[in-house]
Amino acid sequence: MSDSKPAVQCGIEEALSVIGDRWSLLIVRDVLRGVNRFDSLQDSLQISRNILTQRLSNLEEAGILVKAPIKSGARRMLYNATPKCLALVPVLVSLIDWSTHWSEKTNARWSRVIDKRTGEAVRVDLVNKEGEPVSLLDLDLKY
Amino acid sequence: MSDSKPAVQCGIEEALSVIGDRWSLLIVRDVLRGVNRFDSLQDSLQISRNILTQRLSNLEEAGILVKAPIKSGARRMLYNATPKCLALVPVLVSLIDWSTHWSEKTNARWSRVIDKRTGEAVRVDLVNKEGEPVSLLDLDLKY
DNA sequence: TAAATAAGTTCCAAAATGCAACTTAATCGC
DNA sequence: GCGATTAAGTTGCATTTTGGAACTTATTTA
Repeated sequence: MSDSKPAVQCGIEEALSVIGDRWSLLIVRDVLRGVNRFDSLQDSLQISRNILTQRLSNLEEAGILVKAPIKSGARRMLYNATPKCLALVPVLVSLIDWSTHWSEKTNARWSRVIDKRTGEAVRVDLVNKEGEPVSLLDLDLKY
Repeated sequence: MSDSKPAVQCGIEEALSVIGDRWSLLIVRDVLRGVNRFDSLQDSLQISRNILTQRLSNLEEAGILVKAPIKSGARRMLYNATPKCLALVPVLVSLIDWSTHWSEKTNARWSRVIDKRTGEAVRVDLVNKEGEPVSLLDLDLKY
């Protein structure tokens, strides 16, 4: 009996093995903004239908989305975000932050994640156990 | 003259168009932990050499890595992180955080990003403009 | 100065992705 | 209630991307 895959070595690899393809995070983004039907996802993303089928079923299997009929017994489906999906928001926000600061294509009309209570954009901060900000220059990657 | 690619609609797409494949973020992780030679990257990642060549040149072109000979005129190369690369740390940390909380495979030996001054693991926080924490439940994705 | 090494490149095989047409059942309009 | 439309896929094939192993070329090292 030989291992089919080498053991995952770190959380980055582990996460990427689930959402590290060209489509999954975009599907997550769309579902979180309420695009939660097969055809509307296809329209929004311009993804090919068979790949969308595959990705949705991967995300469901990973516990990131749940599929349910619009009402019991119906054929129309809704894909909804689980808490595990919502927990990906910091990943999305850190990607948005990075593009905002470092892409020459940055556009003010781009989607942002906002605090409903204030309407203000939310960002991501690196902090220590106590919640105090940590500078990028003080970091080290331990393996 | 027709557009070769549809315009990018959001920072998430923009970021993923640069680092959204199965290898780029792992290369970034490795370079940040000091794995910065062609052969050591190949050993560490078990990536095929031609793909590694491609990815490194994409990352260089994107301003994420810089390639330089070990000493001037030499053939041995070093791939080094730019500030734009270092700015990806919050993305890496948010992925690590997500795996830590939501993967059943979580392993304490997995790599972490630590604060050099204290040796403590660093995490990512969602905050508003004032740096105050914002709950996942108060968020909205605006498009 | 011969042997080993680093950094690729090349060629081919395999896998993933994309496209368009087709299927099937549910739902809508009348 | 019934025919037309729609939603959610599936299927088959073409294209693109990835992977693997051997080869190249210049550079170090012994």
